[in-house]
Amino acid sequence: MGPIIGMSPDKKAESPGVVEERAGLRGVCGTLPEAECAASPLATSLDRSSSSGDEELTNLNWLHENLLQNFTLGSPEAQTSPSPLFDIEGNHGASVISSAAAHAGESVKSKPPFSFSLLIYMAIEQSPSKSLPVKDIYGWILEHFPYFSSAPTGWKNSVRHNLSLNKCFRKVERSLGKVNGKGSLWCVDPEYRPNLIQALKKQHFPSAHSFCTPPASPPSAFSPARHLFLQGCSLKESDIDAATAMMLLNSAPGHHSDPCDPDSPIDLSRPHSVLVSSDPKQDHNYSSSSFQRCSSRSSSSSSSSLSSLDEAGCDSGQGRRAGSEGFHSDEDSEEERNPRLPSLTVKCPLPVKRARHDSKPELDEELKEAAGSLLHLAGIRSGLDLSKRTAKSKKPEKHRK
DNA sequence: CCAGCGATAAACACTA
DNA sequence: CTAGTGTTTATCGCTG
Repeated sequence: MGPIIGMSPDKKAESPGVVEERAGLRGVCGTLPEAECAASPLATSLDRSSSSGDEELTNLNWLHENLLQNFTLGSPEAQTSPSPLFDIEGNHGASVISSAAAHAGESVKSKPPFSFSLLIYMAIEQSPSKSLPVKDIYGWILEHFPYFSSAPTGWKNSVRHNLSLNKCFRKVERSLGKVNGKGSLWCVDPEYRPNLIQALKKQHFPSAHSFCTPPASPPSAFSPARHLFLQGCSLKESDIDAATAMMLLNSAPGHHSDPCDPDSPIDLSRPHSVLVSSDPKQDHNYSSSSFQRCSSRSSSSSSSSLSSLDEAGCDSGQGRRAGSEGFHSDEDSEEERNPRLPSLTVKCPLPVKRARHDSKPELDEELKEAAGSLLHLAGIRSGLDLSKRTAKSKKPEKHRK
C-alpha cells in the first residue's frame, strides 16, 4: 500500500486536503459558537483540567438527571422542561459536551470501554490539527486513559494495528504534516468520521440494554424498580445513562449528521476519564474485551459496525482485511448487517458519501453531542469507579498465548 | 457448530 | 545499530 493505506482512491485524493482542512478548523470550535466553543472539549483539548465550574455540573446534571428521570421517573424537571434529548436533538447539547469535557479529567485507570479504533479516533479528533503521529496517539491514550500506563505495551501494537488496518484512519505524508520524527501523521478519514461517531454512540447501547431497558421501550416502560436499582448502583447507572443517552440520540429523528462532512468536527469531548470498564482485572488484558463482551459487545458492535459499514457502504477496503476495519456507512441496512445491534439502531443515515452533501452544522453538533454525552457519561462513571476503587490495577494478564 | 468481529501477539520491513 | 513505526498474518475469545 502506498502512503495512504486502505483508502479508496477518492480518499487518497483527499488526504492532503483533509489535513489542512482540519488544521484550519482548529478543532470543533471553528464551527461552534464562541460560547460553545469555549466549552467545547476540543477547544479545551486534552489539557483542560477536570475542574470546571457549574457548567459542567449543570450539564452533567442535565444529562445525567434528565436522562434518568426521563426514563425512570420522569421528574418534574423532565416534564416541565424539554428533555435532554430534545436538547440534543435541538443542537443544544453542545454544552453537554463541554461539560463532559470538563468532567473528563478525572482519573481513570480502568480500561476504556472504547475500542482502539475509537480511542484513536478520539485522540486524533481532539488534536488541534486533527492529525497525530502514533506517538502522540499513544500519549493521548495514556493521558486520558491511565489504564494503559500500567497495561502491557501490547496496546501500542494494537493501536498501530488499528491504524494500519482500519480504513477510518489515514496516513498523511510526513511532508504534509509532521516535519520531524519518525512515522507519519494519522488522521481520521472524514468519510468515516460519522461512522466512528455512530460507533461511539452504539457502543453503549448494548450495555444499557443489558442493564436496563428495552431499548425500544418508551420511558413509561421503565419501572420504578429499575430506578431504584439504578440509584443503588451508581456504576450501572452511568452505564445506563450512557446507554440511554445513546439510545435517545440514536433514536432521535434528526440525528444524522453530515456524515462525511469534513467540517463536522466531532467533539469527542475529552474522554479523559472515560472508562467504562472498571476493572481491568476482569479483562484479561488491557483490551476492552471484557467490558465489551459483557455488555454485549458494545465495542464490538461499534467496531463491527465499523467493519460492516466499511464493507457495505464505504467499502474501500480493497486491500484491507476485514478484521477491524472501517465502518460501513449505510445505516439503512445496518441492522440487517448487524443483527446484534439493538433495535434502537439509529436510523441515521449516516454516511455515506452520498449523503454528504448536506452539511448541516446541526447534525454535526448532534454527533458531537452524542460523542460528548458518551464520553461524559463514561467519565462520570469512571469517576465513581475510580473513587471507589483503586485497586483495579490488576493487570490483565494474557489469557492466552 | 459456525461465522463474524475485535483484540492480541508476533514477525517483518522500513526509516530516522 | 537501535528504536520507532507501519504492515501483515495468525490466533484466541466472545457473541449471535
